[in-house]
Amino acid sequence: MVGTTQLETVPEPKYWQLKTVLSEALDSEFTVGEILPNERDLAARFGVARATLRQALEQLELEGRLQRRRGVGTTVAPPRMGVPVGTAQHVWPGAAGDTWQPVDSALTVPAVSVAAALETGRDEAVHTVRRSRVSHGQPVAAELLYVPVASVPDLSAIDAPSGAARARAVLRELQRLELEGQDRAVELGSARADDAKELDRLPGAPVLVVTTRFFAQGRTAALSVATYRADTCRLTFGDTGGVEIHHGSERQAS
Amino acid sequence: MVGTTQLETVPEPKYWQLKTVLSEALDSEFTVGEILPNERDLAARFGVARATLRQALEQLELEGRLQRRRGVGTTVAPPRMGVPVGTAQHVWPGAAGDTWQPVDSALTVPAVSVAAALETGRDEAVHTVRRSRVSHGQPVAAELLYVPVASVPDLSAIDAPSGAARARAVLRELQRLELEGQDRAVELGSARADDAKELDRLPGAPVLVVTTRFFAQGRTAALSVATYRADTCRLTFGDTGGVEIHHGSERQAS
DNA sequence: TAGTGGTCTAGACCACGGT
DNA sequence: CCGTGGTCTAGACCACTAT
Repeated sequence: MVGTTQLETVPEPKYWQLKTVLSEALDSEFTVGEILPNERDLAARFGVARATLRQALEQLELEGRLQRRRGVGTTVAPPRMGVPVGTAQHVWPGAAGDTWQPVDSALTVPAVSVAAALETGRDEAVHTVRRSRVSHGQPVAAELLYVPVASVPDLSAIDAPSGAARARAVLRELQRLELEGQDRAVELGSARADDAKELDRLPGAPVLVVTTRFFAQGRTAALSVATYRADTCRLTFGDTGGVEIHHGSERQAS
Repeated sequence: MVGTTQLETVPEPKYWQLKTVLSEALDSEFTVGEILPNERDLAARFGVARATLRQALEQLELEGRLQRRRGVGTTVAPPRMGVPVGTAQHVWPGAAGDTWQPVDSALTVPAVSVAAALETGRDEAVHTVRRSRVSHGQPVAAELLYVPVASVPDLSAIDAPSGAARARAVLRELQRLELEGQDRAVELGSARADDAKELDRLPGAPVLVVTTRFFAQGRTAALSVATYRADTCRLTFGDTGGVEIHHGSERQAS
């Protein structure tokens, strides 16, 4: 600071500088939904290899600033939508006000880790209900809900052996129990092939995994593993509607 | 399903298969903390280019299965630690039981988005307190706490112009207000250079950003932006201690 | 069919940590 | 100093979408 011109003692990686430059360009020169030039052109324009440019784009996509679709192009993403996952929204599955849509259901033996959380035997079958959640016309989450047979003893398998009808039946039976509490965790994961398909993303896409344990009758009565698109969603826990904060420099909408 | 041998109609990418193979190997043939062969050897062993192998390793690191350190090697990561962020832990900053350590503090003009959430003028300076959180001997989160001057009117800048002492002073003054409620959101982000340094990661590393708005006197009295290491942390919201669920196939410890 | 992003290769050099 | 992971290049081909 005393006359030294601050040589680039620690040169930042090119893709990092590139990301910064692009980020600023997105703020000032592009509008939501606009299509960027293709990767080969962009790389040429900045004088870097395509792989390097892609590293910058990946980062920006991870931060929810861009959306890339094969065969189409790269577009400027809208600000992340606030998705309520507070106790008021992530309710006892199937209850009134539930924002989830049942897809189908079957009786299967779950992964060991799931069995452990449910306190069932490791070869014991449980009801597995698939549900999906849509917000603002877009699929935002896919859920696997595990329900031990003991939680829905009166379920008659005759009415609907599988499919959405069966899923609704399981949820209906679940309502008979009184919810005593729940327990939630959030972590980063990557989309499995089936979830990716449902979320309209490629396998491996980053997702926020919300694991909820529902307690009733002093036991774990159900376990929900919900995977949310990490690129488009901001999970909100308050019940007031969500804070409008972003880490970008000038993204605050009017 | 009627005799067709299911040709590889949709061949999965190599890095995806590789990830699966490695994942299974980690479950069965490696123990936590063990060092993997270096990337060049691994790539040769699997007959792929190093870049392809790295794509698989990146995924596994994202899922918290591996830890890579430049100059050292790639090691098998322990299961993610459950980090409580429920209302019982993420309390009114500075209150008893607070798990955060004040680092330093200064009076600065925050980003526009922060100013908007605080409902302060866009050129108005606020107290910015840096704090860090350590769990199990490891840094897990870095926080920026923004406190409008109006929230701590009696703070005397004379005692400590900057540093940890000043940070403690701001938090002490904050205690005079009565917390009326809070509002929380979680989203995926990438570590800024300063956060990355504090978290012992490279810039751009995936982080879970927890934004909390604290209300008092009918206003937003403070805003906390906490960035947690996404690779090592599972954020738990219940107050019972955390669920032991992982997405890996056989990771459940005894 | 043309153009896009997604995957993959075989090299090279750099920055860092331990010796 | 050596070995590690991190960055970067200049190509190639593939899978998908829209026309």
